[in-house]
Amino acid sequence: MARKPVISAAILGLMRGHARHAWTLEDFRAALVEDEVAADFSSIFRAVEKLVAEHVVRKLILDDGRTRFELSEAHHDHLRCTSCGELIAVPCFLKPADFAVLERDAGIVVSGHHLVLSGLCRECRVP
Amino acid sequence: MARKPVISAAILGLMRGHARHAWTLEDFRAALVEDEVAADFSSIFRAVEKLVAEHVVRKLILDDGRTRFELSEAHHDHLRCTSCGELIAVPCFLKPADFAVLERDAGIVVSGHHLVLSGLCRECRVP
DNA sequence: GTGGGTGCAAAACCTTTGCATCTGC
DNA sequence: GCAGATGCAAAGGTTTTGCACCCAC
Repeated sequence: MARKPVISAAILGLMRGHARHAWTLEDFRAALVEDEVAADFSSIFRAVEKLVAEHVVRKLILDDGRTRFELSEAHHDHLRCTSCGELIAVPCFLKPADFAVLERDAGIVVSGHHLVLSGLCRECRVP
Repeated sequence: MARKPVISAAILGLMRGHARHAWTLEDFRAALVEDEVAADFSSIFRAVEKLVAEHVVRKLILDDGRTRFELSEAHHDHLRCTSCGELIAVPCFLKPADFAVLERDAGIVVSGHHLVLSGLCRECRVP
């Protein structure tokens, strides 16, 4: 090692310790400021970029055009809450059989997917 | 009317006449140049923006951070071909029952979705 | 000294807006 | 003349890069 990757460590700490699971660069910066870790966008960018290259973090691009990052955990899909705007992780319910039908009918080969639902999260849902 | 919306018409013509079904602003500009319709990005942008407001065209944001537009036709999902990079429309195979299970298990309410598959399109698939 | 990590500034990229101009009624 | 469409230029927002500096070994 040359110099301790303070920012990378702080970012991983944030991602592992917060309820939020999808972070923009701005989210990181704001949270780091709160933790009194002043960091430049470029440093955050490069730290996250490295984590992505190491497959520790995964890149997401959604409908607001801002890049988000989440921990590379087990596959899951997402719900964008139309009320509070949050991005929530939801378990994946797609089955290989679903793809098999599509592959047969459309002549394609499916190797992965990302499903983004829109609707209401648990908190915004009226009981 | 005040002035004929040349660009809007040209854009609709392109979208209805080409195999490509998801267009970036740059795609529009390049195609218009080929048709000898020189148009500025701002004009294209405003023309498409208007079509979106009229619900003739739908806005898409995918994993490369560029805004794309497609005709507002029946709902479908997409395949991003990992070989040629094209974005292909594929029929939707999700069923209400799938969402019902998710709503019960995750406590959310689903009102819409967008599924992006990755894999090989019909052309890139090795027979 | 060397190899990475960081900060600062600026470039790059794409989208969006302001303003003047032009067209067709 | 008016309303809407277009072109040009420039602003905006975010991501990305260049370069100098700094720290730990």
